[in-house]
Amino acid sequence: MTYTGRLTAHLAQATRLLMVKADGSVLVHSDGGSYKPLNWMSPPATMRVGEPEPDEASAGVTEVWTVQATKSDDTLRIAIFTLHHDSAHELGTDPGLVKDGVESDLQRLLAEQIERLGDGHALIRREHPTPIGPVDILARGPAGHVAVELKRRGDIDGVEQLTRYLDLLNRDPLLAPVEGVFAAQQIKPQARTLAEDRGIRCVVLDYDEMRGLDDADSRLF
Amino acid sequence: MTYTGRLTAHLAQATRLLMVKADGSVLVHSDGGSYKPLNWMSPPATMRVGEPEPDEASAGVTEVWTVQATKSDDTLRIAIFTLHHDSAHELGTDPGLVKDGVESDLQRLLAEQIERLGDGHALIRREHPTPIGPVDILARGPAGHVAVELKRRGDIDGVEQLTRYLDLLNRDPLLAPVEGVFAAQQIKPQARTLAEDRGIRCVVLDYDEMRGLDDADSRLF
DNA sequence: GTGTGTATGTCGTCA
DNA sequence: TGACGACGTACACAC
Repeated sequence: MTYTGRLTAHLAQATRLLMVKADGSVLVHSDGGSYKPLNWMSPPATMRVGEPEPDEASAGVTEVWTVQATKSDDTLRIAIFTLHHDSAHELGTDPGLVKDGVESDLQRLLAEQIERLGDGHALIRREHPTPIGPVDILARGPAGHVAVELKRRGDIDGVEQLTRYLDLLNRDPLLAPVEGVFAAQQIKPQARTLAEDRGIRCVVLDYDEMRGLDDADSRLF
Repeated sequence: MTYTGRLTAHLAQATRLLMVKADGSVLVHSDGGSYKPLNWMSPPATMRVGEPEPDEASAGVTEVWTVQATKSDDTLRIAIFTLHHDSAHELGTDPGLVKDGVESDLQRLLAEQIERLGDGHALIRREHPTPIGPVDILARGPAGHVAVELKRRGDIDGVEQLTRYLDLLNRDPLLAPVEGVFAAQQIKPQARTLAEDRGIRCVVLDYDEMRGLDDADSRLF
């Protein structure tokens, strides 16, 4: 099996599970690893079943699947030796997945519980727009404004992002001085070091606790 | 179907493809989307098939799969209504995937063809270590040292990364002045603007051409 | 459509 | 084992 596209990848002969979806995408799974296939073709694509080359046929290949991406020239070529099992099913359209507990939930909760940043904080707005993107939360603090960058996992990238926002916001005489707060469920040591080096405060958030408070609040009304 | 773990996700009743791997991982696929399942459990995990609750049974549920992660308390619960098809196969161990054309290949090629940075460049080392991570390529240029950050796709993150390295390297009197070069197969306009604003040179690399040269070189020996 | 930020990211590597 | 960066990242959303 060979994939040619953004890179080139080869896969030796073995027993595998092949999945062909309605949109032409093809997945090649082994009996381990996580949900990621060993090799695949993203939709939209078209699959063609053809004859093997003579040398392949003599090596035991019975058929060859050629999967061609519609938009790019990415190609996946699968040589079939033995078909252990084959089964086709019509699944129909799928209702979507409903998620809960992603960054937007965290943002909503922190906006409601803005005092987690410290005493004397008041929410100004979520998703405060700037030319380089929205600041997650803008608040008024005891000594000026506060810009909050929110992440589930606080990584060095988030600190860089917040730094860019702060540079910009502090040029606005109506807002300056603006303090930075890096809030996340978990903050990596390197990110914390960088943040504190730049005078950015780090706040670790407990999602379960915040959600608990939120539920309690809801019950009051 | 419900997943409880880092987040909570619910999936309505529909016809789907369920895959259970040898390591206990479970994938729930619809007949579209890319290779990512709608919902899944990562290995290691254990699956248990049990009876539905009475209210579920009266709604038509025939069995309930409970998938429990071994290391965390992530849980995936799948209510089965109808089994359209069931098939089990032993796949055995899998030979690995062989890739070609990833960043390490690009790095090796650029190290060999360091003159692509311009005349008068000489390689010092790849993966030059610094306290904040390795510099992809360090070279001697016509006017001091040159630090190269290498990406397949040149994004703003890469420029930030290189900037951090340059700040650090230029504090070393043995190395300063260090010029920055941002080399990638493709450089996003925003990344280019930021880089040039910071005096970082941008170099676009043609992988196919570089590989061609490499093959030609190999053939000489 | 392109750019930007998130992800139950996943996956390798290296301390 | 945990941090860190790459990924054929994929994916949603704003402009």
